Amino acid sequence: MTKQEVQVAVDPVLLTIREDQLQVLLIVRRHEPCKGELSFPGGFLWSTDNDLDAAAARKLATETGLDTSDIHMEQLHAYGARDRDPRGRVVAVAYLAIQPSVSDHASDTEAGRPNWHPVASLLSGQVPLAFDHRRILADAVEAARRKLEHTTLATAFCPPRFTMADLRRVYEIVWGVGGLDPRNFHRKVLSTKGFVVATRAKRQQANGRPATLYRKASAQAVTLYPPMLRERY
Amino acid sequence: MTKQEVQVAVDPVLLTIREDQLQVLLIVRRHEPCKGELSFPGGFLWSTDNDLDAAAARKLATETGLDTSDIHMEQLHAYGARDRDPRGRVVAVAYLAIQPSVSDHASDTEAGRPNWHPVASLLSGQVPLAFDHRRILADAVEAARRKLEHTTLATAFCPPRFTMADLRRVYEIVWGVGGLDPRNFHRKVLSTKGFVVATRAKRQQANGRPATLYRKASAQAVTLYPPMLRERY
DNA sequence: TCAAAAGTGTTAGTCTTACACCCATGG
DNA sequence: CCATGGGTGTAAGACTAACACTTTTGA
Repeated sequence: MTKQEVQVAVDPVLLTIREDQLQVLLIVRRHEPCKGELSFPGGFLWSTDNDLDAAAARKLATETGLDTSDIHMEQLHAYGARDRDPRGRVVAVAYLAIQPSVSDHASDTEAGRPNWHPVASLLSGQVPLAFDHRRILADAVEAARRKLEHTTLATAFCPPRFTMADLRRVYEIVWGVGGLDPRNFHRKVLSTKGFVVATRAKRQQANGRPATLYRKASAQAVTLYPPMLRERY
Repeated sequence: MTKQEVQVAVDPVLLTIREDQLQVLLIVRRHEPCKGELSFPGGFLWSTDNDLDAAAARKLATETGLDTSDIHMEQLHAYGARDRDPRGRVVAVAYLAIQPSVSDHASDTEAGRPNWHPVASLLSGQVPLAFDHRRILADAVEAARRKLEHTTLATAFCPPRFTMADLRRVYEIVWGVGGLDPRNFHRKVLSTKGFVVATRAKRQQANGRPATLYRKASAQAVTLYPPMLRERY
């Protein structure tokens, strides 16, 4: 019945697209509690962190060694259920983080290092996640899906130069749907100011006409009106 | 450079419509820091609180004596800047809370009790608010405005029985606009399933045809598609 | 010349907007 | 019967969805 000493943790949910799947970066916990289970590369707030955003960026950088400069980050939700951590009261502030997909990499599956995991298999519930991280992951994925409808966030999943087909694949993979009409999608994206900018370069693939390469417009997370339609409610 | 003992506060931003204005419930702080300034009726997380939502509801109930059962509450954002509270590291979790407008009340302006304040004058910056509460208020109001576009949240501002004109006034007051077309608004609301349900009762005002009374549909916060349009971006 | 992917044009249908018009009530 | 606000009908324009069609390349 008294006010309580609390720990505050930041938990970045880092999503990317790899191997044509939505994947999330997880570490294997090396200490109790939940030792051996998968969790986000998060950690506790430090006195040197200027704010929560800085803490999340710091954790992501130190735990993963990634360059956070081209990672999109935004706060999602705070979780503070009494029993969510056996060590005591821990309030976790979850962040949605998005890493551009990188085409060139061998699968660097090192033990003890953070690794990418397909979101679909984690959410279906086979693999156990630490604490309430499955719930947080589900919320983060749903937030990303909604944001794709209403903002230009999809470009955060794309490398510096990308084609319309690349961008369309982001929508299809994150939403888990197939068959967005390439022609209507193309028009819709170009008609939204502040979404993408055409470059003079083209990319040639195995077959077909070369595709124009685009880059994200400078302003991030522009509101889409009308929204990109996912389905009818 | 070490992890830190932190206090977690919950800060409910309770909005309502009074006197044809968007108003927020604030208390006068009785202790340092920021003694004498206005703040949300928040407080620290207790060990007995099952989660953050419960803590916010408890605070609202004990600080204000209001019946929280018909108050809509949802989490907004966590604020954790290092210097936001001089006592030490305090992470505040802000809640958007909405109280139905009550038509019958004398203005109970008691000293030391929570009081309603027009949001417009607070945001314009004349009156000082404690800590970063002006920023939090601005974020809460913007969140409420966005939610009105995309969800049926507007009914949370309405008493159990209300007319279309009442609901339309909610949009006009919260958005700070005038002149939504009553006829198109009427059709739009009725065409959205899960928004309002007509009752058999009517309400007669001074002039004109009696208006049908509606009640909120059972499901709260249904997504509006297409959204209620605020303006073109 | 063919297959394949990029990109444009077009048409039917839906939703928004603006406004004419009817309905129901008190004075 | 008139003023006032509630509520319905409707036509012009905007946007979506579906798809025929043209363009540009490698093989």
